[in-house]
Amino acid sequence: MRNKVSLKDIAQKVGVSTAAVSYALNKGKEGKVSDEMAAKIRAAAKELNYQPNQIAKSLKMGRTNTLGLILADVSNPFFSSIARVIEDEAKEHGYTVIFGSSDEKPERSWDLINVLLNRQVDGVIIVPSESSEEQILYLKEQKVPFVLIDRYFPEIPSSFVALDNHRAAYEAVMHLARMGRRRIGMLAYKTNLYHMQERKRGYQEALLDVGLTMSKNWLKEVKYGDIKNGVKNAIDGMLSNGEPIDALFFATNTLAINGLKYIDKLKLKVPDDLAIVSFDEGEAFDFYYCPLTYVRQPVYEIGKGAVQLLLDQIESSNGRIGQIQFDPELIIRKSSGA
Amino acid sequence: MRNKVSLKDIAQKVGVSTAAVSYALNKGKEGKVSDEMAAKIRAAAKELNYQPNQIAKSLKMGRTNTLGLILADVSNPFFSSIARVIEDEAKEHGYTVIFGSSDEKPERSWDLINVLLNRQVDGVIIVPSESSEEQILYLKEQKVPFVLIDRYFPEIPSSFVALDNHRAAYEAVMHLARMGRRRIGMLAYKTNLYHMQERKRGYQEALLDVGLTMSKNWLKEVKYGDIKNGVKNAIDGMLSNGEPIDALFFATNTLAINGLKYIDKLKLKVPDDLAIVSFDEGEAFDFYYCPLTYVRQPVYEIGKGAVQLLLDQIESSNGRIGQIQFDPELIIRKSSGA
DNA sequence: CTGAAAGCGCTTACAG
DNA sequence: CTGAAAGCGCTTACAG
Repeated sequence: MRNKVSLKDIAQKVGVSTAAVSYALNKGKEGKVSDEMAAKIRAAAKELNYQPNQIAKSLKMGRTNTLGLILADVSNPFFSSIARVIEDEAKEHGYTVIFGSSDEKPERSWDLINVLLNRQVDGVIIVPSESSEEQILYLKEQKVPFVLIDRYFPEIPSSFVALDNHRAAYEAVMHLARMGRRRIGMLAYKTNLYHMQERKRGYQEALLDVGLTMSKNWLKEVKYGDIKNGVKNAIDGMLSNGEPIDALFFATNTLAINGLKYIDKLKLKVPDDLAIVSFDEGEAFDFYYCPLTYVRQPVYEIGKGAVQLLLDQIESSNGRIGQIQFDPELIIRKSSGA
Repeated sequence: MRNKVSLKDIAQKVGVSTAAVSYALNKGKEGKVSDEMAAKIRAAAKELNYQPNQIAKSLKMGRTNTLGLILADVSNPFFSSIARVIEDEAKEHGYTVIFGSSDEKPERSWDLINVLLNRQVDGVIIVPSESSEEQILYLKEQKVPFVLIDRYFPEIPSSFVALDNHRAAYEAVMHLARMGRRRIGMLAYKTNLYHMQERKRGYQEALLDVGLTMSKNWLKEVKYGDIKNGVKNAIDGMLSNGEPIDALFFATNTLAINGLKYIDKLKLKVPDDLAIVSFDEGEAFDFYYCPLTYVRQPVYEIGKGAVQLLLDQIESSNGRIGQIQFDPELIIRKSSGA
């Protein structure tokens, strides 16, 4: 099959040792072999179309120049955009990326971690799923370089790059209050993950600061596994009873898409009947009749930051922790009633 | 760092050779070691939390259980959906996937191919970019198992899984004609890639069969690198002159998104002023005021088929070529004037 | 400046 | 049933 030509073949052809060939072909070992011999070797290598076997190199060197990437789901546009940035940034530094989707399931992410470590990735970038704390602790214990993105566990010191989610939600809700809304709802995921807790906290704090008392059914949570139905029931709940919401903050891209579809079905008009603020942009919103106000996340900076933090750890190998938290940016358009 | 424990450690602990450990830990070598010794070894392996080094295994075995995946762009929803299917299907068979985006640039895809081959992937799935024929020929020459998806080169016999693009376009245009449209335009990419040629051919053939003579500026092509402007100019061209189009067929997801935005800006009403048929579904269309008629591609089947064809080649290693062509499905909704 | 040798962590004929 | 040995394709002290 392929890759028939190895160092040995070149060595034989030129009549030197494989060591000499290795020296001649690798940068930084100039002194080890005479210039003319090096030229001869390089010529032979080119002639034979020599391609180094990275697997052998990796085994010897103890590093693979490979990064692992564990996302919640590659097919989600938010994550695939980040994946693209990470890919480009990694390539820039001579790294390749192996990816996998956890589907928000801790078992799957355990699986992926094991696969990636067995493949000796030099480090890993993870969007951690709920209840994956032990996995993160394991990585620390094993001294595997890693950085968390989008979410992290505040009680576990580690590198991460994330948004200031509390502030994001706080500002979103404050903005709605400033627009005159008094019954502001929030639709979130049912999860203990910190980013979601922070978004909920930001929502509640904003209501408090603005002197609004939250009704029990203004804040609803839906399960990741049952989005469509969950969203429908949640919104029904927010609209029933004595205090139907007049504004709704979506904690997530996907929640917004599903929620808006249902709101349209109910024939509610945005922003007149219901003011809206969403999380993240997305092609999906481009055709919505009312331009959406949303919390912008700096996807490019997140991906780039994650790779840099990771390479830093890998190359310094001193376990240095780096944490990047971005400020949210509220993009104000018509849907919030401005 | 990590992975401190190797076969040797277990061998020492139990007091046997590494060979015995290898036999005990690998399936299918039952006879090689006594049951009680095997049990002892497995217990020790568990106790030491032994994780096999796949790199070493790969070097020895000549296979890595890794698949390479070259997409045009992971952040494009069509491709990221396929990536997800491929990931899942590969995992199902014990394979891991390394991916990269070519950005439709042959240099980038050459790069990726070299990186992937140096990493000894067992095979590769490629969305080939324009002018990448020599790359495909190289893969054949090197006997690297590969399968092309979405596009292929008809003059180069190879495995692929794709849509019957001619038929897809033909049916889309026929449908528009049947809806009474007489001046049907098509917006395509400017590329020699076969899938696009076929879509154009299908368009032209349908017009012919239905007795419509195509005006020069009904079929427009835009460059991948200049989509936004290109789309604008193309549509302007189709609408000017004596014979403005009354229907438009978009050859691609992305073209449709950009085109529809511009059409909205022009205040043209779909389908009254302009009937529309697009390619592929996508969240982006969910909020469009007029439900779109589109050509559906079986993303799941494409991804799954590609992996199966590839594993078939890898495992049989007889260079068997497999070609899968799916029939398009036209999903008819309001935008085509039905 | 040059090469012989050891070794990265595995697997697998081969001989007992 | 068991183990010593070779080897996958590299790199790098080490001795000349």
